[in-house]
Amino acid sequence: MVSSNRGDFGEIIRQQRVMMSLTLGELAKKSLVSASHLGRIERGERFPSARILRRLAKPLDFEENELFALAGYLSSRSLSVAEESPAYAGRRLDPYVAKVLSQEPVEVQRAVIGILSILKSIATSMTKE
Amino acid sequence: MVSSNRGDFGEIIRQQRVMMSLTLGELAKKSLVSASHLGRIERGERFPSARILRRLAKPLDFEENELFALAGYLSSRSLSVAEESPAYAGRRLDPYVAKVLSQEPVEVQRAVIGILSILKSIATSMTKE
DNA sequence: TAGGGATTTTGACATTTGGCGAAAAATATG
DNA sequence: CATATTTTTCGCCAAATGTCAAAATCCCTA
Repeated sequence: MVSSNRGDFGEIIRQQRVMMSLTLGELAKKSLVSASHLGRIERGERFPSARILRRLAKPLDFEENELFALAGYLSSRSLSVAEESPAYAGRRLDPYVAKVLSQEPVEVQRAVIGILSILKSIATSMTKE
Repeated sequence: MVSSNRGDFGEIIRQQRVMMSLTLGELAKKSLVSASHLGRIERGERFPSARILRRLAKPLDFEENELFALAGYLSSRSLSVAEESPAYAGRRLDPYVAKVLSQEPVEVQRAVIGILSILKSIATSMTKE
């Protein structure tokens, strides 16, 4: 899992921006990166240079090296979050997912799991018919 | 782009290469970066992208982080990788939640985060009224 | 449903990056 | 010295980045 897919990276950025309830324009202002460029990055048409990446870290509440690792610029070995997520049953928890969830109170985290189980049962019953 | 560090950076690279007694050609081979490009980087005519920088780290016996910091891509604060505390905004990821989620494929994990952000925006709009 | 502001996307363009091959400069070797 | 051989620098080109302005979309409310 050296370099995550570049398309995925844009998705992560967009999700994080939405999570912080920022518009492209607002993020542009905070990060000093043009909104149009940000938009292209989010939908995977452009890939941010290290310079741009660094400007994005703070407004999006990422550690710099975290963001660099997500972008595939740094090997995730140098990322603290990666170590922190243990591998259960052969699978592993995505570092970004871990980060986002851990920002929520535990009740919310549990609720998310509840919703997931509901969705799974819905999906199961749908494929049966 | 007259960042005085940039010229210095090339010097550092050159010094390190000489230190390892490598020619441009040899370093090019080891790093998979063309010798001409390396030459320009060393004398400050070009500035290496993160991709190139990463290829240079190992042959020149630098830590990736270190090299990125030298290039000004990472603030030197990020160099101290001693931060093994996850502690995102003072919160932790519930172990049970981590366990359940990590049993799902990453796409599903990401989707869960997406749903969470939707719910948060719903909650926000509800409290507004 | 039309108008108007905010937000996002697209088009056009300048700048930078990086590779290839040849010229130039060093460095050996006879 | 003369000349191979290696090493560095230069010229040129293709691809990627990033910005500004205009166009398209979305979201309201009258």
